[in-house]
Amino acid sequence: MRKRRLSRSFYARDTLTVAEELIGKVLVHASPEAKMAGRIVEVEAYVGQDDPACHAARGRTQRNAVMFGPAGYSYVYFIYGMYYCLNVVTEHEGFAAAVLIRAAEPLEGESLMQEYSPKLKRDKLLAGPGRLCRSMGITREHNGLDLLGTALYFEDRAADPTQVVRTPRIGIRVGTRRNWRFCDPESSALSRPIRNTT
DNA sequence: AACACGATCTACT
DNA sequence: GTAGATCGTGTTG
Repeated sequence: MRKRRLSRSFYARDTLTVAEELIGKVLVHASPEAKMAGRIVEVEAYVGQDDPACHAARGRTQRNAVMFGPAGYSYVYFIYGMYYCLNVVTEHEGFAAAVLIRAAEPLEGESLMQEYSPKLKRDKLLAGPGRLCRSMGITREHNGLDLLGTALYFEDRAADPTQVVRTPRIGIRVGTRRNWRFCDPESSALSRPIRNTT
């Protein structure tokens, strides 16, 4: 199977396009422990300061600074006192936008994922942004990494085209009218079902 | 210095 | 279905 790392130009585009095309791509974390990889099945777009649900909606802060930088970098934030969430920065420098990686299917390094999340079955290991980071060992140390580097990156392992459906975003109280959540409807590893996305 | 809350998840009823 | 965990961050005083 051919493996092609996603380039800077992939990320430096309209955020909704990047989000849709990330479905079916592969997230790789080459940690000192083991190489871990998962096929992405669910993402959400957060687009600029006019998107009320975007962390950058109220301007630049220390936390969201990387979102204002160039495309192709990781934005990892800490939430609810115990979880991390992984985003990829899109668009161009000065425009704050990113795609939240919400769920994936384990492809490599599943035994280490199981160690990080002992209570989860295979389908749930990467099903949710907090679980995904915990199971793949992604923490605040991974904030601001160049996705063209060696530790954290994305690949196209083009097999078959993936179908994509759109729904409202999850877990936010504003901006829910926009269908900016993108899912592979055939996946059994989604964070929530596609219908009834309360 | 103090405070309110969040792009979540788990356990329990 | 819902409450509780748990703390960094941004805002307010």
